[in-house]
Amino acid sequence: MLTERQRMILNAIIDDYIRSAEPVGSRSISKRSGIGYSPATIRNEMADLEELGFLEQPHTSAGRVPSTKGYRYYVDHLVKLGEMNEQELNQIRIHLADKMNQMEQVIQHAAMILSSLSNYTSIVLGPEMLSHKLKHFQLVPLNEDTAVAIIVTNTGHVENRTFTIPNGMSMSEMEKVTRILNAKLAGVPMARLRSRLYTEAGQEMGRYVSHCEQLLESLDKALESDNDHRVFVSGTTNMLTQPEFKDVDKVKTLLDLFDETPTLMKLVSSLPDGIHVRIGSENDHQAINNCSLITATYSLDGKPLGTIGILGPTRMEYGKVITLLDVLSKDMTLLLAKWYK
Amino acid sequence: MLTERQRMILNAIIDDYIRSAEPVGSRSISKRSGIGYSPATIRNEMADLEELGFLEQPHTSAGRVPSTKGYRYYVDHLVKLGEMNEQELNQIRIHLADKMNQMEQVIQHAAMILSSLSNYTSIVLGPEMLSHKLKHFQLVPLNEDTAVAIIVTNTGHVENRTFTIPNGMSMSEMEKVTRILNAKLAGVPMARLRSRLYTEAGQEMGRYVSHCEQLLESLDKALESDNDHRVFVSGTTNMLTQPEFKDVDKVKTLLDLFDETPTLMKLVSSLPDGIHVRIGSENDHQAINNCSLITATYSLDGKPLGTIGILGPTRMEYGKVITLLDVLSKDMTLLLAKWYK
DNA sequence: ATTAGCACTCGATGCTTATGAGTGCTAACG
DNA sequence: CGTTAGCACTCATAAGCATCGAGTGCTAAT
Repeated sequence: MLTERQRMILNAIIDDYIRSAEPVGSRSISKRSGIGYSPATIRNEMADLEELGFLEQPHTSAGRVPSTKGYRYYVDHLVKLGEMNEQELNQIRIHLADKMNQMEQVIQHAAMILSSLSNYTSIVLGPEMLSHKLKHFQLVPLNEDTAVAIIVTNTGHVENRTFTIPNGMSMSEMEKVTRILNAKLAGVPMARLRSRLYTEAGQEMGRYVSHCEQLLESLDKALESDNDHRVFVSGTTNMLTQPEFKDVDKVKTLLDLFDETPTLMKLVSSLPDGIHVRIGSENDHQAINNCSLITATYSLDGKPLGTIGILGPTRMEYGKVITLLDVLSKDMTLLLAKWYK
Repeated sequence: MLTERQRMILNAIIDDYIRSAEPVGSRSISKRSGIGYSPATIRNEMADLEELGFLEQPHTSAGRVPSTKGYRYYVDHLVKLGEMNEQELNQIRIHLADKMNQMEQVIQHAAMILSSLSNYTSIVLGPEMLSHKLKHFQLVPLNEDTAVAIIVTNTGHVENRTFTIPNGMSMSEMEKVTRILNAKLAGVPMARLRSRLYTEAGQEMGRYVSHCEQLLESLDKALESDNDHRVFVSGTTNMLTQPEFKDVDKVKTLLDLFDETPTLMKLVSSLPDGIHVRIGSENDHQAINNCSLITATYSLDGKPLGTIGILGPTRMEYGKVITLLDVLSKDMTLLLAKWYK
């Protein structure tokens, strides 16, 4: 579809633009080492590339700027994957290794590592809680009428809810309930916890404990708000240093998006296994139409668990970021495999 | 110090400026109802007020702008406290009452209420964990070599840490440890937890449990990172709608500050009981030198527990915000009193 | 004591005019 | 025939300049 020379020129233009954020002219490409053509030749090729939709011109008499299609071609065929230097690799390893024995922490640190190494904004999606299994259940009474229900999953995640104790329930009964629930529900996936609560544990408890129904109801209600707050965003202010965000209104739109967890989750979670790049207008959400989102998945037992992603301007250092995501997602996968060996 | 007329004029100027964010001229003040003087008279008074340091002039032929000293006088002597309408009051009551039986949630919701009702940024400081008392302690083994330690305080706060199990420790020993720790440490303030771990529980455990020292060491290490993450910031993007933040650099400085929890805590926590207003340059931190920070404390048993605050541009609706903070802090105090009756 | 009148200041607005980086086209060149 | 030098053309940006007007300070009249 493109001649070798066109590919070379397109590549040069995009590299230039990524560095400078300014429309690229024929002269500056011509002067590059490795390109043996005069500005006039470059101009002709540029005109062709524009006709084909790979480049755009902000206005006549300005240089060219890559279009979404241009970036797409660049990412699919031209980009040179970056190499990570020792220092960066170490930074990843150290951060991930450092007493990281809880999934929660791994996820959070991943977000930090990504944003600090890339200087863009990172969005990290933790694994779906629903697939985790109940490890331990505990009721802790705080005073006469309230108690905390604590749930520990096999991944080390601890969830807790406060709820109201049914009138007239005694301490010893609470302990009994804790015992029964643990016996009956250990190993049950979180997704089925609420239904099992009634079927398995319900009748057993009914025999030994008074006010059983009220308690179950309270518990059920406490469990229903499954605020699966598994999205971590880091490095939001990195975006503000990008010239494409020198306008406060754009900044606000973007930051407001970061606060909207559900939308953010939809944005990141929709992709299947592996590394994916969504460029500019390829993104659904209006607020990031001049951004690119690169995502990778980490997995356990071959099944993708969650997603790590980097959001930057379309004019993003694709090579570097892709490598970074690749390395980190693999490291995370390894770490999880070791941890759940 | 100021004549009645000067006070009236100063008041009018500040009110005007708060509304418009533009330097205020003599003419617009003169035209106000309630002011029976010509622009010339106003001008003379304005010149005097400037001489006294209450007003400033951006440049010769511009109107006047309140100085820090001006705002200070306004807040101390002139401001009319706002009245909250039924709807706003309801919003507070509903949000706070809604199954709010856990301190954590109260704090977080307070931040949301403040920012949404004021349209500024709210900073809320939770109570110092150190004064809470241990209610329950639980060790939950996840696999052969790791376990989660869970701590529940009397306030319903749940803290959890993952740590490594000493080699060769058995399940039943873990349970024994849990029992001993609960018996020995229940009711101990979090501040003394670590030292008591050795003195009280240590010897007792030594008798019944093997590998006691390693376990204690692990636990101690897990407890030392007392990430007292008690600051909640809400409505950060509200700032971006203020005309004083149309410059991205200022936005970045501010947002970066919001990410620096320790600095933020210092900023908010330094104040004693009651409502306090810190205006512009009165603030220590450079990033908020053109902001005002208004804070109030909520308490339990007469002792201040934490702080709620609103940060806005110096050109802030002081009356409204002060009332809001006053109402909310009192509501929180009441709620806590009821909850720990 | 107040105010009308007036000259003055100075940022903001709008207009015109360079400037120059960049283009497209054509004709010459190897 | 692909490449390139040359040149006219475009157009965003910056610079210069006159104008406008909101606002001031001062003085003299009320």
